[in-house]
Amino acid sequence: MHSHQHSHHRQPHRPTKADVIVEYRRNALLHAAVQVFGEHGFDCATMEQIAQRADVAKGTTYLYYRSKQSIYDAALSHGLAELDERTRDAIDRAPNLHEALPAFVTARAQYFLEHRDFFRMYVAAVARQITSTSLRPSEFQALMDRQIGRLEQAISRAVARREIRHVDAAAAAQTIFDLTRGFAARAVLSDAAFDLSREAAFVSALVWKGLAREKGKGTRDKAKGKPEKDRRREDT
Amino acid sequence: MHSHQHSHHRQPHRPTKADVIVEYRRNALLHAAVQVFGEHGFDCATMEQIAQRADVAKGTTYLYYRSKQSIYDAALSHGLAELDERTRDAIDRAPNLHEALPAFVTARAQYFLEHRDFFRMYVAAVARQITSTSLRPSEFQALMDRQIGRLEQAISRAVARREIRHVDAAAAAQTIFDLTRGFAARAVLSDAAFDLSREAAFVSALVWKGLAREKGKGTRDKAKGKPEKDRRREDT
Amino acid sequence: MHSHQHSHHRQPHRPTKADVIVEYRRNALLHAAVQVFGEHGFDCATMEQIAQRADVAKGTTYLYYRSKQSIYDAALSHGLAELDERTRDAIDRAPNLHEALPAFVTARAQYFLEHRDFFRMYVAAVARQITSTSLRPSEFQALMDRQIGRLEQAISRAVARREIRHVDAAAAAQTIFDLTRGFAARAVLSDAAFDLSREAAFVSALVWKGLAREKGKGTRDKAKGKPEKDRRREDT
Amino acid sequence: MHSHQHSHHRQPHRPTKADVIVEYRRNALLHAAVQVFGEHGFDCATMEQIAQRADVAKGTTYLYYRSKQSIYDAALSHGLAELDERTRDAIDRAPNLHEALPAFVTARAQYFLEHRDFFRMYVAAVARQITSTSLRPSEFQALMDRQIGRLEQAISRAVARREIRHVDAAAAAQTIFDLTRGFAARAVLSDAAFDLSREAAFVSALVWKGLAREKGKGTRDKAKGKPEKDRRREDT
DNA sequence: CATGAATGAGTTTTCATTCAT
DNA sequence: AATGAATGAAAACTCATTCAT
Repeated sequence: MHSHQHSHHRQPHRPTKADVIVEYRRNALLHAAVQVFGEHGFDCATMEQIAQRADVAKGTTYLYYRSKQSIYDAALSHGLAELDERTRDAIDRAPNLHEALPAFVTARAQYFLEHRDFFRMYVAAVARQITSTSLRPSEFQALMDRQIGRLEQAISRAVARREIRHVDAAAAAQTIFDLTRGFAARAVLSDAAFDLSREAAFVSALVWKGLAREKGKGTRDKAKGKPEKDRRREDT
Repeated sequence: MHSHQHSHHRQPHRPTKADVIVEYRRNALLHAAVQVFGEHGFDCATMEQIAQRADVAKGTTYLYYRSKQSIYDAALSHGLAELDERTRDAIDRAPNLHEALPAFVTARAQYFLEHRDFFRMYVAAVARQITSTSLRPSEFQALMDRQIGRLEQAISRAVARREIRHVDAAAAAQTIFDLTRGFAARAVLSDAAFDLSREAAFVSALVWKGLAREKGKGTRDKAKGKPEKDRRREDT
Repeated sequence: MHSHQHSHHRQPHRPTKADVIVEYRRNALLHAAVQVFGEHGFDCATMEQIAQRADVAKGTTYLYYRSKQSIYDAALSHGLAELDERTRDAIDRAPNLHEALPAFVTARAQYFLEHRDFFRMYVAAVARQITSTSLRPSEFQALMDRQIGRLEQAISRAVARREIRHVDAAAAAQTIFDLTRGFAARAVLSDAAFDLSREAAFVSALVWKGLAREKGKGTRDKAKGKPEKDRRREDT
Repeated sequence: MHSHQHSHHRQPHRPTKADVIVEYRRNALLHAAVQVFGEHGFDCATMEQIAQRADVAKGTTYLYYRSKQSIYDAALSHGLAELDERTRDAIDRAPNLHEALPAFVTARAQYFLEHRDFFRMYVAAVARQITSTSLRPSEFQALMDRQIGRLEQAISRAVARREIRHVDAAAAAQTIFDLTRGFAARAVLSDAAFDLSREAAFVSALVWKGLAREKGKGTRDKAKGKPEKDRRREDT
C-alpha cells in the first residue's frame, strides 16, 4: 500500500529524497484523515478539512489519494492493520485462553485509547457495514474477520486442550468481540476516569467463567456429544 | 413529545377530525423516516425520499417536523420507546435473572428483527454518539440509559437475592447490553438463516455462567465484602 | 420532447397553470442555453450563466434539465428540428430543383441569421462531430442526415426527371450542404451588410450550372450508363 | 514566429548545440500539441497530456510556450503554414483554373488526410472563429485569408483570361473554400474507404461547370456588363 | 535547463428549507 | 393544510500555472 509509483524503476531499498517527502505527505494526510473522519464521519468530513489539518492545499490531497473514498479506505485499513497486529501479539503471547482473554480485551482497548479518532472511524465503519443495505463483502469485513478468526482459533485450541468447556468457537469469538467493542467504547468515551485494567479484568472474568468447564463434571461434557459441535455459522 | 401544537386549545380527550389526520400524518412520516434513515443513514437520506414514502409532498414534511434533524430524532425516539417497552416487559415478567437474561436478549433481538430499518438507525445512532465529538447528552443517551438501568436493577436484585455472585451491577449491565447489540446485529444481518432461540440461549448461558455464584462457595462471597460494591461508574 | 411529466394523468389538451409555467421555464432555459452555449461553447459555458440569463437560480436549472449535457442536447435538438422544418418546407414547396436550390440555401441561411446563437452551437456541434475521436452516431448526426437526405431526394428526382445531368445524388447533396454551411457562416458573421438574396443567387447559380445537363448532348448522357449510379457512400 | 528568445544574442546562422535541442523540444511539443488538441479539443486537452506525449515534464512545457493558449496558437499556425505552402504550390503549378481546381481540392484534402489531428484542430478553430463573439481578427483569420486569397487570384486571372465566365472572384473563392473543407471532412472521417481522386474529380467538375463560360455565348457575357463586377465583399 | 509537487480558482451537482398559490 | 417550484450554500474534484530543487 505504501509502495510508490515513482520508485518502480529503482532498487526497492534505496528511497530517494522524493520518496521520503512523498511518504511524509501520505502519512500526514492519513493522520489528518483519521482525525477528520473520526470527528465528523465520512459524509460530513470535507476534503478541505483534511487538507488543512495536513497543512496542504485542497488539490494536493488528490496527488496522494484518488478520491475521498480512497483516503477514507486507506485511513481505515491503516488503523485496522495496526490494530490487528496488536491483537495478534496479545493472543500469541498468551500461554492459554485464561490469559489470552484479558490480553485481547486490554490490547484492543489500549489501542483504541491511544487512537481515539481511529476508534470513532472504526465504530462508524462497523455501523456502516450494518447500515448499508448493499453489503459488499469489502476489505473491511475481511480485516475484521481476520481478527475475529484469531480469537476463534484461540478458543478452539482451548476447547481442544480442555481448558474450557465445549463451545461453538465462532459464536464465542463473535460474542467476545462484540463485548470488547462495547467495552472499548466506554473506555474511549469516559474521559480518563476509566480504570482500564480493572474493567478489563471484570469483562475477562465474566467471559472466562462463562466459558469455564463446569466444576466437577470432568470429561463427561465431551462424552455427551453435545450438538453444539455441529453448529454452522454463516452470519457475519 | 407526542403532544401536539394544534390541539392545545381543546380538551385533551376529544380529538377532532383534524387531530386524527394530523396524528395519521405524523405517523406516516415517522415510519417513512425510519425506513429511509435506516436504508441510507442520516446524511444520505433526503427529505424528498421520506416525503415520497409517506405519500406527501416535500413541503408537507415541514408542517409536521421542523427539520430533517427533528424528524430523525422523533423516529429514533419512537423506536427506542417501543424497544424500551419490550425490554421492560421482558425483564418484569421474568421471576429471576436466570430467566430474565434470555428474555432480555431475545426480546430485543426480536424487536430488531421485526424492525430492521429501525435497527440500522439505532446502530448508526450509537456510532454517532461515539463519533460526534460534540456530545450533547441528548435524549438518545437518556433513553439508552433507561434501558440499561432496567437490566442493572434486575442484576442488583439478583445479587441481593444471592441468585448470582456479587458483581458490579452497572458494569455487568453495560456488558450484557453491548453483547446483546452484537448478537442482534448478527441476527439482523443473517438473512433468515438465523436460529434466534438457539443463539439467544448460547449468549444467555455464557452470561449466566459468567455471573453465577461459584459452586460450593456458599455465602462466603458476600461475607468477604468485595470492594466492587464501591465502584462508581461515571462513564456513558 | 415537450410533453411533461406532471400532465400524464390529465387530458393532453387542457394544460394546467402549472404546465404553463413549466413550459415557460423550460423555454426560457432553452433559449438561455442557446445563447450561452453559442457564445462560449459547451466547455466554457457554465450553468450559472445559463441560469442567470434565464433569470432563475442555479439550482432551478436542474429542475428542468438533468445535467449540463442534457440541456445542451435539448437546445441543439430544438434548433435542429426547427431548421429541419424550414428546410423541408423550402424543398417541398419548390416545383423543381432549379427553384429548390436557392430556396434551400436561402431558407437555411435565413434561419441561421434569425438565430445566430443557435448557428454558433450548430457549427461547434459539427466541429465536435469531427473532432471527437469517439464518434457516437448520436442523435445529432441523425438529424443532420435527415436534412441532407431531403436534398438528396430532391436531386434524385431532378435526375430522374432529367432536369439535371446524371450525378451521384448523395455526393451532390453533401457538397451543397457543405457549401450552404459556409455560405451561412459568412451571412452570420458579416454584421448585416450582407445581401442574402444576391449571395444565395450566386451560390445557387454556381451549383445549378454545375449540375446542369450539358447543352446539346440530349439524352446520350443517361444512355451511356455512367458508373456513377453505383457509387456507395458510407462517409458522414 | 520561429525565432527564439534564447538565441537573440547570437548570430542567426550558427546554431549552437543548445539551439538545436531547443528547436527539437519546441518541435516535439508542437507535434504533441497537435495530437492532443486534435483529439480532445482546446478545453478538454490538458498540458499534462501534451507534456507526456512530448516526453517532457509538465513544467518544461512552460519553458517553451508561455501558456496553453500560446502552444495552441503555435500548433495551429504551424499546420496552417504548411497547408498554405501546399495550397500555393498546387495553384502555382497549374497552368489554368481548370487544372488548378482539382489540384487545390486534392492538395488540401491530401494534407488533411496526412495530418488528421491537425485537421481536427483546424475544424475546431474555424468553429471557434465563428463561435467566439469576441472576434479578434487573429492571426488565424489572416492565414485563412491568405489561402483564400490565392484561390481568388487564380479565379481572377481565369476571368481575365476568359477561361471562365465573369464571376465575383472573392465569392467564388470563398465558396470553393467552404466546399473543399466539407469535402476534406468526409475524406478524413471515412476510414480509408474514400476514393480521394474520384471525389475530388466530382467536386472539381461541379465547380468547373458552375464557373464555365456558357456554351456558344462567346464574349457576350462580358459585354453585357453584369452588375457582379461591382460587388464588394467585406464579410469575413 | 528540467522537473513535478503544490496551489487554489472554478465548475457541476445536490438538497434542506422556504413560500406563494 | 398541502403543495412543489425556487433557492443557494456547500462539496468533490480538475488543471493551468508557478517555483524550489
